[in-house]
Amino acid sequence: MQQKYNPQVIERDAQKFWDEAQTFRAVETGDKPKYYCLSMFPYPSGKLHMGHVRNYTIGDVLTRYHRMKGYNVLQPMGWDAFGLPAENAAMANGVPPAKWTYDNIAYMRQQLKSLGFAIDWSRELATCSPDYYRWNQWLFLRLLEKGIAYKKTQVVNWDPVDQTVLANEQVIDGKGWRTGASVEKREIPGYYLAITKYGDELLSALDTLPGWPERVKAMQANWIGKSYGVRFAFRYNLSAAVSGGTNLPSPSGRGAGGEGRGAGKDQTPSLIPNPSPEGGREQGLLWVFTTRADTIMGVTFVAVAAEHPLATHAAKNNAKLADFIAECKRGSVMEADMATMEKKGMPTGIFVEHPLSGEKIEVWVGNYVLMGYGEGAVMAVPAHDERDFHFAKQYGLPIKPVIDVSSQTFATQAWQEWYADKEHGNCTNSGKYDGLNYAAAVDAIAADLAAKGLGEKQVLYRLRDWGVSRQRYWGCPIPIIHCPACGDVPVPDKDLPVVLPEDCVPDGSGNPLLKRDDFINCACPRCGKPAKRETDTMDTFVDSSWYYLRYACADNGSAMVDERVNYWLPADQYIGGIEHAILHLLYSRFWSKAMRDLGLVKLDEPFKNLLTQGMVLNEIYFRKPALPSPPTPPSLTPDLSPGGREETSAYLLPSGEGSGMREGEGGVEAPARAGAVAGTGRITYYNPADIDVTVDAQGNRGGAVLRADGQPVESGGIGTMSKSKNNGVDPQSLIEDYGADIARFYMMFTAPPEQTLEWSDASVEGASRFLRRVWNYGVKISESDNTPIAPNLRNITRREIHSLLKQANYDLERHQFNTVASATMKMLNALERLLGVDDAVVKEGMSILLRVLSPITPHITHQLWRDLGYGDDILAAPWPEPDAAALIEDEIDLVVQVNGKKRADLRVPRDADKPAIEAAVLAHAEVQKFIAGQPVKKVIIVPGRLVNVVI
RNA sequence: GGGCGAGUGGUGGAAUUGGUAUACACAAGGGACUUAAAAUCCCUCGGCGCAAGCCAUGCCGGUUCAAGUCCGGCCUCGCCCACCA
Repeated sequence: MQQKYNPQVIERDAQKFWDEAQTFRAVETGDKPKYYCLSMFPYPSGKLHMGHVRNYTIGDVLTRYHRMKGYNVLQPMGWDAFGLPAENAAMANGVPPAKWTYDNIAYMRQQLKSLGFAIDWSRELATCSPDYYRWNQWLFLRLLEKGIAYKKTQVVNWDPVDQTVLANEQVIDGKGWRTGASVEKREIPGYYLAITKYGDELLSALDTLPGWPERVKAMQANWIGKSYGVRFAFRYNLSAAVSGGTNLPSPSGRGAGGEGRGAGKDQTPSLIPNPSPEGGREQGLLWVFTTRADTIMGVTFVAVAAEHPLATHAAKNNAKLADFIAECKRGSVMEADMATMEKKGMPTGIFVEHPLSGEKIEVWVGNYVLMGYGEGAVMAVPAHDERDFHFAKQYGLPIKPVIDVSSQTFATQAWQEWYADKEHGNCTNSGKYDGLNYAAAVDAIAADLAAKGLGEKQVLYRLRDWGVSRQRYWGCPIPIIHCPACGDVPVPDKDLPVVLPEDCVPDGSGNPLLKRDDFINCACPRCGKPAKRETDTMDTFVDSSWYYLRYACADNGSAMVDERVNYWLPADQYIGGIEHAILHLLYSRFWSKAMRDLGLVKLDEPFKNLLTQGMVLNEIYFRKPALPSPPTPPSLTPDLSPGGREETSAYLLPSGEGSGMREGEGGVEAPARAGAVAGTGRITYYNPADIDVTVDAQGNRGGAVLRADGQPVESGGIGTMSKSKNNGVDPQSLIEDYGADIARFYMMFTAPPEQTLEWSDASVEGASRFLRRVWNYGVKISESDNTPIAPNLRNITRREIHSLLKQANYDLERHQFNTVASATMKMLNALERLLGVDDAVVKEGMSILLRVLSPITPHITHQLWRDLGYGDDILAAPWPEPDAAALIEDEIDLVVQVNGKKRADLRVPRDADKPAIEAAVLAHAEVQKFIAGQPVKKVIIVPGRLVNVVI
């Protein structure tokens, strides 16, 4: 065998071996249990980043481990290949997105292969391939037939930079999730998927996912936002207050087709007709939703959103109110300070009638009422709702307490926490409801409202339907044809796929498909007359909502899915970034449930276990501008804090995690994020590789200087690797300099998978040193060494190896790979303590070490396994299990404590009984010294572990 | 404002889930080999103390023979959600 560890040669040979033997080809046969190991597929941005390496190494460790444990394993790979970065690249370079994307895929595929992942490449897919997206289109048509997909015109979130519609989930703090640009409201027709119909199941089924992190489940539950309450109405009669009866439209939140807002209402079909446009001319019903129906007798006013029809109506004859409404609408995109924003409002002059007391109640426009949730109107109970309280104080509106919490006295001076407590109060001042607790009051009040036809209990969801139309070119065409005579006509199945022209070059002026007459012009499938094709494409989250199913049957040209899907799914392990906790994972869960209900798959949940890996971080170094810049003097801080807004937008950062379900940065600079540019304009960031840091004798870090000029730079702490901070490390150079095994070992050893991983060149050297030691030890064994080993040392070493193995197996099961790696280091330490190597214990120990190490560093272990004569293929070897007999010791060490402090060790026979141990402990000189004549109260013996003497 | 998570040496991180705190590494210091360097190997390495010993897992209490781990109350940091009625 080779004297020197040469990763490049070893890795090339091992990969060739696996390739030729088609080792990782997965088949659906045999009686082994299946194990489907899935990693979030990457966006082909140009080249791999460290987050990819980490993500896929975790997956590969699990894949190889389970394979050796005797599972029938599938680990596939594909490309999330539609999306905006390709269009941006096209604009920058004049290359069609298709060519850019396919080139990137080719390069990144080669990178993945050089890392030696045990991937079944025969199942590779790319979402931009017609073979793939035809099934997007096919399923879209099925969903259309079922009413799960539908078209409507709605006010949508419009990203002015990307020139496209965003789903609510894609708007973060009023800004586009990718561009950071302030989102505008626009009224645009588009297609929606009724994910709200699944709101209840998506929520309750979270309980069937014990293998998911609690954090992710909490985020999803929070997002679905189920709340129980009562929907009820206040009657009004406008003719009394307003002259000249006006046409009052119904609140736009209700109507045909399960629209976004409050769409979870589908769960509890309303018995009460909505206010119809016809009925709402002069007399009407003002609907509200409340979770605190028990406080209904404390209503002193009603607040409606600025966009509410009643507000619009009232503003017609009230210029000041109209101004106020306009102001609210302008300010509505403001973000975090919304919660703390001053409560503002104006009276409308409209009065409504309390449904139970008959009181006249004034309607106000309130800037704290959201049109997008519930009814866009709320009953205001200042005594028991904090916002209503502040609002009432501000405008001198009455505050009427109707909940009595014994031992507390209500006072209107300042808000108290207990005013909103529904657990400990009973109704008071509420007529017939006095004395009832929360649940009883809600029941009684809901019943009374229902009897009057003015209300009922309702379950409300925060979740909205998913708008999937995008005014983009590089995506899956929506299979609809617009016919002047027949309207919107679905493309017949036989004409699928609607193929996207691949030679367009976007120029930034809208969707280039609009200029492609050859694409647009077609015949109506229904009447045959000339018609126009839909040019909107699907949200790329559609592509990624089912790719994990297609891996099971990627070669099926005649159906979207087949029986093999039921064999492999659900995925036994899904691995990816936490940034997809809500969007991608919720959409995927919805999608598989929808496909289940179409009879296509037998699947309730697609991902049995979920592992969210941590981000890869690195130091940040920068220099401020020489002179303070007038416009943004102190604005450095937000940009530099690692936890600042910029840093947290994982979507943009290449180190973010494996799957760029949507990555802004990649081979091409994304459109500038407003925030990033404003703060960083004059700051120069330096790559940590070009920085020297001084370290004092205690190992404390000192100042940092730029190596090129020797001048100091400032430290910006630690943050995710990103282009904007210039602190990325290119995996390609890591692989070229050190090899795949060292890169993989470093990734696994440095931090547990779910935690962040701080980059350190020195630690990479450490990983390299260890693998060299493994190799050198292999060389030593192969050369044989007849130095005898003392028999007692052999037993100790063997016991040590097997107990390390036991721990490593435990840690593998709980996915704590850093301690698995350290166990292999300890094994080598133990073996190296033996002088000779020509020994059965060494041979056995090395075979265990190599097998435990092989999922992490498959190449070096493959080669050593063969060179040392263990066999042809380490992957075919069984996973090692600890030998129980080797773990047994004749004598064991007990820790001896006095009053809980360790004072001595005591060696006793393994089977010593308690009285014997106690006697031996009490006789021990150290123990005697601490007892010092005091009476012994108690002796606690933990078998095999420790003895505590209490005095 | 709500939810979740974290805080252990100079650093990354261990701790068999209530039982020897700081495993395994990195960095640092010392030494061996070498003409020298690299590589490799050996030693030291939480703090105070000459020592016996004492003090240390963000802070303050509690439960327990025994607490990094459990309970209560704070502090700090991170992430997610947020005028959600």
